[in-house]
Order: sequence, then structure tokens, then C-alpha cells
Amino acid sequence: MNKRTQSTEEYLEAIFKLQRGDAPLTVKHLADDLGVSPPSVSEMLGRLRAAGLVATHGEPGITLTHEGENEGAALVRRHRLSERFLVDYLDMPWDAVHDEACKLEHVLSPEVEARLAKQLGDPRTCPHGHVIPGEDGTLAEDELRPLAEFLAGEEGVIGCIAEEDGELLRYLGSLGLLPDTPVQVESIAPFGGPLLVRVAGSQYALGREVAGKILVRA
Amino acid sequence: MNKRTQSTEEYLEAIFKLQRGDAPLTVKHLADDLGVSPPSVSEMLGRLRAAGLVATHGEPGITLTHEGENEGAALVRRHRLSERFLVDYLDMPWDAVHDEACKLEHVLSPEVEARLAKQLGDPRTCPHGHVIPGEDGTLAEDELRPLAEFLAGEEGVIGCIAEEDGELLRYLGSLGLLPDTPVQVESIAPFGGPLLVRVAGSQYALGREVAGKILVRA
DNA sequence: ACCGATAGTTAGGGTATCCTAATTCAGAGC
DNA sequence: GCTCTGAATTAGGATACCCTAACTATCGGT
Repeated sequence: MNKRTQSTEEYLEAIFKLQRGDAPLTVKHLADDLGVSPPSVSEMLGRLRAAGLVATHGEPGITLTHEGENEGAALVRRHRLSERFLVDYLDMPWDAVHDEACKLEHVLSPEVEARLAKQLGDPRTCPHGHVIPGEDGTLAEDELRPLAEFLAGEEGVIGCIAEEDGELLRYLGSLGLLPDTPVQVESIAPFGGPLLVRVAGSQYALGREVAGKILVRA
Repeated sequence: MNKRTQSTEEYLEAIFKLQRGDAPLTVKHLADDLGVSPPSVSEMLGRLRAAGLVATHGEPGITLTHEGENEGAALVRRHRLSERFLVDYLDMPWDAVHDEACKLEHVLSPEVEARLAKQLGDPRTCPHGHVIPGEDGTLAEDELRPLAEFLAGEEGVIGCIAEEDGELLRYLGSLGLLPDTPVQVESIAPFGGPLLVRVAGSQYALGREVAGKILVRA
């Protein structure tokens, strides 16, 4: 329950988000994600284990303790609430809010967090469609499939975009490929070619990589 | 124009606020205000001078350069805007917002700052009545006199409260002694005794120390 | 059973920030 | 004019980060 440094929080949040992936979370993976060297990660993990935030023995891969889990969830919650705030209250474009939220998440007290959530109408997701963890740290994620795995003719509703920042979001926004929008795959070009998708009456060709980042509720 | 550390910003802001006092700003004064030791201040001043933010020669007392001045004003602006936001949008009590704003001021980008100001209706002051510096760094402060210096019979309108946090604000709030409220000193007890003041039809006795922190437009 | 690739840790530094203790400097009182 | 006191700086040390380079350990393929 001590106050954490900003760096510590960044690690906690990253571990929280990455540990629920399929493969066990490795030092290298974390280092890449955070943009630091593996030794820095080793060192910080030592501190986190000493603080009782990261499990010492147990399963393979880096795992949070209950306490670490709670703090990680709170950070993700604050991050996503901040994004909602920036978009809903300040009218910022959805491709610009990730970086701002990265800073905000470290300075919101539980009090401010609670009031912000209430004021925003307790939103379920961030502007990119990611589910916001509850105040109790629970994260009920949707069942999603990348659009890239869809077969010709299949349709669904966009759940979230697996990219936080930049060009791609701006591009998808300009096409109207936003969370909660219905999409249909009309055809798929062979040899790794683009997918033809229909959205709100318009048709677009999307590369496989882009389509892989669009996660859809089946 | 480089990005500053949080600590650096804290010093800049403190110097900005304290240097406009009557006496030249000393290392000790700064150290007390920031809650650090004098050597820490000496050291940081060295870094700030090297960065061209604090004047090297010139007048007695610690003084900011133009660049330092601008960054200090921006921080004060963000701090006070944050306080307004916390009170106006999140309905937080005015005695609780200073600490939160201290953290927020370091993470607001110029973009967010501008949008926040606009959304709040470009407020002139923070909830405690302090004038918010303009985007250009100008600070047009009001002419104020402490209520403690008023003579019996004098009246005025509360400008600001020279205290950011805690009990005193709660107390004053409960009495309705808020910025922009008219007050009249009815009588003054001798030998450093309390002032009898009239506010919105009610009469209260205020100690000299409390009255010294209530700054009034004459 | 070995060998090389890869992951992870240790060793050795660097910077920013803080501290206490010791020293220097400068003004106030006699 | 000299001394004493308080302000400021220097000296020396700690911690939290970060890095590169070097070492260890582990795992898959033959």
C-alpha cells in the first residue's frame, strides 16, 4: 500500500496487461514492451518481488501477486478512464489520447478516479474499445477474434483496436472502423492479399496486418 | 524547451510563486517551502542555472530567467486550472484540490491545458481566488490587503485565501468566507484579539492569524 | 551427450535527487 | 575592527533508475 514511483507503476501495469497473454511473460518481452534493457527489468523485478508485488516462485513466467494484480488493474482502469475523459470531455482525437493517459494514470488518486468514473457515466470501455477494469480489479474481457481470421462472408461487430496510438488509429477512424461498428468480410484476396470489408455501406480493402489489429465480437 | 523532471518543475513553480514576494528569495526560504534541505536546493539551483532557467548574476535573491519565468507561469496556470477542474467538474471540496493539482500540473500537455481551459470557460481564478496566469505567462494579480490590516468599519470583497490546503479552508468554507464574497470588519478587539466581521448577514469572530490569510480587494 | 543460441543475471557505471556533517562567508552587535 | 550567528556551499553518501558488457544457464537439435 506504499506509494509507488512512476517507474514502478509502469512495470506493474505492463506486467498486468502482458501476463494474461497466451505465453508466460518473459523478461525480454517486458523489456521490449517498456523500451528498457533486460537488466533493468531484472533489477526492477527484484524490487517488485521484495515489495511483494510479483510472485517469487510458482508458475513459469512473471506473475503478479494479489496485491500486484490489484494495483495493476487500478492503473489500467485509470489509464482507460483518462482516455475516455480526454475524448468525451476534452474532445481530443482518439489517436492522441494514449500518451496523455500514460501520464495521467500515475497521478489520479482513488478519490479523483471514482469521481471521474461517475462523471463520465461509468463507461465500460476506453475509446479504443478495451474493457475498463472494475473498481474491485475485475476485468471481464470480451471474446474477440481478429478480423484477419474471418472467412469471406462472416460478419461481426468491432470490439476493440489492438493499437493505442498513431497513424493506424487515424486511418481507421477516417474509414469509420470504430468500436461497436458492424463489419462484414466480403472477400479475401489470396496469397496474403487484402480483405475486402463492408462498413456502413462502404467497401474498403484492408491489409492483413491492419485486419489483425481489429478485434471483432463474433 | 527540454522536458523537465517533476522535481525540476516543482522548483521552478516554487521560485515563480515566491520570488514575487517582498523580500529577495533565499535558499532557506525555498528549502522550507519545498520541504527539502538547503544543500538540495543549492544543487538544484546549479542545475537550473546551467539550464538557463535561473539567473546567475543580477539582483539579490533567486530570480528566474525569461525562460524560467515562462515555464513557472505555465506550471502555476496548470495547477490552478486543475484546481478549477477538480472543483467545477468533479465537485471536489476546495480544501482537497491543492494536493491533487500538485500532481496534475506536471502531466498536462499544452494541448490538454488549452482544451481544459476552454472547457472550463477560461476561468480567471482558481477556487481559492488566485489569478490564473494567461497562456502567454502574464499574471495580472489583484491589489489585495489582508483582512487583518483593515480598520473597524472598513469593508471589501474577498479576493483570495492565502492558504492552499486543509482545516483552515474547511473552516472558512463553512462560514461562507469564499472569494468574491463581501465582508465588513465591524470591530477589532484590542491586544491582538479577534476581529468581528460581518458576512452575508452573519457575524463571526476571527483570530488575527486567520484574518491575515484572507486577502481582500479594498 | 554435446553445442550453440537465447534468456537471464551479475558486474560496473552514470545521472538525478535526496540527506547529514563540515566548512566558508557575510552581516550585526559590541 | 572583531567576533559570533545564521545562510550558503562543499564533501561525502544513499537510493532509484537506467545502461553496456560479460558471464551463466538452459533447451533444442543432432
